[in-house]
Amino acid sequence: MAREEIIKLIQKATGEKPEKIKVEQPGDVSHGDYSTNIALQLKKDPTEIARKLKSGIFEKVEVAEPGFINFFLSKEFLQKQVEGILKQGEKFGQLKIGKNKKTQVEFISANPTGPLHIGNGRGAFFGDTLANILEKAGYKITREYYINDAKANTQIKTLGQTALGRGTTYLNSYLQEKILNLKSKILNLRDGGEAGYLLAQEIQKDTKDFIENKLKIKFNSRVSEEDLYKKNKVDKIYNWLKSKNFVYQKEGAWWIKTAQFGTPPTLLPPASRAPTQDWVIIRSQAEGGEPTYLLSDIAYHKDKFDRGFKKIIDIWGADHQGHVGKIKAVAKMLNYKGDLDILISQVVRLKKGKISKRKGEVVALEWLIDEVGLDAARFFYLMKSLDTQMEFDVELAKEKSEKSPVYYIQYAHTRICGILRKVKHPTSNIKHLTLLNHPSELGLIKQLIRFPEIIEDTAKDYQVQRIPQYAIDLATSFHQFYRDCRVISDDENLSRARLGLILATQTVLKNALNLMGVSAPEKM
RNA sequence: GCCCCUGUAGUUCAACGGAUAGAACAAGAGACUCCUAAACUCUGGAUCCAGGUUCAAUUCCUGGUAGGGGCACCA
Repeated sequence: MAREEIIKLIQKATGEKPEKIKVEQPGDVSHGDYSTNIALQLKKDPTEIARKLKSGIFEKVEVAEPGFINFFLSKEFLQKQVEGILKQGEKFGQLKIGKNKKTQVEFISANPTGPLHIGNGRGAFFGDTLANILEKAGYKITREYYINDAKANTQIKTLGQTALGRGTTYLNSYLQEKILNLKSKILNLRDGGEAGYLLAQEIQKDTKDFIENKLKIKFNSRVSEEDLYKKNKVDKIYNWLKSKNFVYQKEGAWWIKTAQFGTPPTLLPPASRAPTQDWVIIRSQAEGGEPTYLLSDIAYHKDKFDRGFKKIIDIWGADHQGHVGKIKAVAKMLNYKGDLDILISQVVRLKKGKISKRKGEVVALEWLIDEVGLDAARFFYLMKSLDTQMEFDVELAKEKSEKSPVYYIQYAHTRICGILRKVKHPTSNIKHLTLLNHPSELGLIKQLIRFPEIIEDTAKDYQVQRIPQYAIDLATSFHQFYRDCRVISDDENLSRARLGLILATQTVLKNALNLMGVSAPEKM
């Protein structure tokens, strides 16, 4: 990795820690392939530092006002990278920064009261892709789905009431059919919790199928809330909290002392802010005397901690925003030493177009996938930061043409496959890479070597939208190369060299698309 | 009232405190005898407001303002 090398050199020249050294790629090529502001940061003479930065990987090192140091990579270095990529193949971009750390990504975890909606889709694709990226960065990943199916859960009880014909909450044609199928089993039940549980299992089966077959997301693990009750994990944590004096009784209910584990909001970055109040974990007798969602969720997180995860990422919908601080406080209370990152995905809406939707109507994710296809759906969701509320442009995503960035990227891959089909033994005898000298060839290589850097950055800050953007950039570089340089020509040596380059490009494109769960077609 | 997220081009979104704020779609112009034109080239167009910190602020801080979400003994 070029960036890694440069950071090492700077470290040697300045004695700074690698974390403090910023090496970035300037948007303007005249500012070099990479640049650093280290001299400005240290308030030192950039020329002085630049003099110490000597390496064969550079063609030149320049100092620019007001104190940047710009690096221009040498052709020889770039040409060599192609070889490296070909050698690594699918493993190109695989890093070790995760150090095999036991990590859990929990996502979707939708309430089993009906089919997934377009909001769930965001957490689904983001979570799956983030897990892919972290895996690529060297973390040991478990993908987990949590099912809120407890009989004591109010939503399950309400669902049960609907099943028993005592209410209409969540009712729609889908649910009606499910209830009809269960009629014989439900008939004798009096308790809403029992009926709701049964119905939730049925819904859950469908959702699981949908996720595996239509969304193509595979979970390693599923945890049921009801199961936590059955295994007495909820009781246990409650007794433990009681023994530690973390709970108290007030107005007939039991409260947990989250307030004292909160930190004044202004002292912490927004994501870590904790609540400054206490919350009910066991309802008063007047309210039924049952545990609240918070208590079972504490039990659930205790279970995660006990399973030895050193890094836990929870991806929740916007409606759970108020829950973040509570669980953060609980993690402190339970003295969890690993990283607990809770990510909130903001609301998803459909862009106003030809499709009109009645106000307040929930749009099914299945409808969207059927409408635009899985590749486009995944890509469009991933393009946007989790923090912004997004408008899904159905019309643009549906467009199976140059207008859609998904097809633009896939087309680059297809073009490569097209060229390779014309050659007898495309993968053998890759030689003469030193003939790659055209600006478009070198530009393409510069894009290729960014891939591991993109993985590293994204594994650190979870800004997954970087991946689709990178894929677009890479495709653009390839299309430019395709315009300027003919791969198959009379010059056999040059053809061999260019075949190597497009094979490397194919590898990286495929890797990038794989991360997003978007297919890389050979023909379009 | 309190808490969280977001205000960037006509639209949907990017930008690790850095240099001339990037893409895509839309608008306008060009270009094709040649490995798939689903490609390529060019043009116009933007940081909500007011302060502050900094050599440097779209980014950080304070105060406004606009939109969304959350403030349950729901999950």
